[in-house]
Amino acid sequence: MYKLILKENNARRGEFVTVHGTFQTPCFMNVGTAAAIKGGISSVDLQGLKTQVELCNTYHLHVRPGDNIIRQMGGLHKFMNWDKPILTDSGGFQVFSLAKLRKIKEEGVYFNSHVDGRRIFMGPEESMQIQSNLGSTIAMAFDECVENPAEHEYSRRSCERTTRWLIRCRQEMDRLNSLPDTINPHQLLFGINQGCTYEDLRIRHMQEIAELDLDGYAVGGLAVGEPTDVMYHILDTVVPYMPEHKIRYLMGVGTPSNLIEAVARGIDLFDCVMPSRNARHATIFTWSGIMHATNKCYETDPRPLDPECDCPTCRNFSRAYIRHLFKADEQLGGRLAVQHNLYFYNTLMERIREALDSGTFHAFREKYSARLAGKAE
RNA sequence: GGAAGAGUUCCCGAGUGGCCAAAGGGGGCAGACUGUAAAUCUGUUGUCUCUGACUUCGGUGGUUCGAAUCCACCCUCUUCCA
Repeated sequence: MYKLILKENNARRGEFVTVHGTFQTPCFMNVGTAAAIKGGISSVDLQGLKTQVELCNTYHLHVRPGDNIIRQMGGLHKFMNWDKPILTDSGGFQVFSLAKLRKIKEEGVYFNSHVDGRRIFMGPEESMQIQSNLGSTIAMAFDECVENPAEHEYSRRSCERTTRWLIRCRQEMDRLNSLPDTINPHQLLFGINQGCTYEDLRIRHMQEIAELDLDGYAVGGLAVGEPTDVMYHILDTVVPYMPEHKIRYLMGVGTPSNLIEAVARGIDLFDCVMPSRNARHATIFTWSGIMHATNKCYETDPRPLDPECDCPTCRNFSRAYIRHLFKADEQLGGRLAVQHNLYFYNTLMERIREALDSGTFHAFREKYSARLAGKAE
């Protein structure tokens, strides 16, 4: 359940109460697609990184090890030893990202497994059943994430189908939650807004799904190739149609600057692979901007990655050492960098919340929105 | 002492007369990455007064309009025979 605490213009400070605990918003969820944060970060590590919510993926866990296995092991929380909230993505994004391996029909989507090529069918019911077996805190509706650019006509039909799928998702989830042996009978369901970059489709679709009184609402299908200002424009367009007293989730976004700008537009919840993926590729987010840890200028730099950071990595290791680890292909380099980037993102959200609490979010945005997108000193 | 083979741009290695500043790896340098088919991908990597010029393929000399490529001698290394 979402509780709106205060607003500064469109930006919202709130909290979300679940059976796995309460998390403060605005919040960035840390992505562990296959029940693990890539780069070698465990649930124990996350406790020192200010992680509030972990995100896992329905499709990936269905393919391997199999949601039945995870159910047998007592559910995802027990399986990966994480007792705080978990949001599972529905597999809808894989409809987009595995485009060459799938076929979309009214009943659902036929995939060829990216692991062994075997044919997999996933529709709204299957997605809900898998997420129920995983026992996540929050399940996402099974949607079609439309590519950009897409024809208006195709986007309209896709949106209509996504709405029909959402209704099926909700019916199936209600059924699953009422079964006697369900892992998490309080599993929540978020709906997903689509509509490509078309204002009329975005608004109409949002109005339709808002009527279903779901536990939360997400904006999907953004940051898939469109220019950033187009993404912001779509947010400006659709957010006014999102229910005021439901949590608002912008899926798959984004850069530190994107997060600040989206909070300013009324978004509460985020997830993105960027901090972890970029860290593994040696790109580091700092309070003065972005740096590449492998650059020659850090060869003998004794400073921590970010002098303003007190994460486990920055408390203990130098830029010179981390550059060396990357150069030497030591896995520790990626691990330390991921720890830092996740801590940075989680701290960024914390500071956004503090700014909202003290009524200084506007000033915070002015100070950091552009700076965090630039190159580090 | 004799025989055979080899020496290529930072490294490995392809190239046997012009389309070669020289394939392909590696390494170096730089960049990308947005609900993770990503510990991945891209660019670049002789010098310069840079749509051209110059220097480079163990050394020196030669053949040729033209040589990393052919010839002679020299140097170094590897293997085999004594």
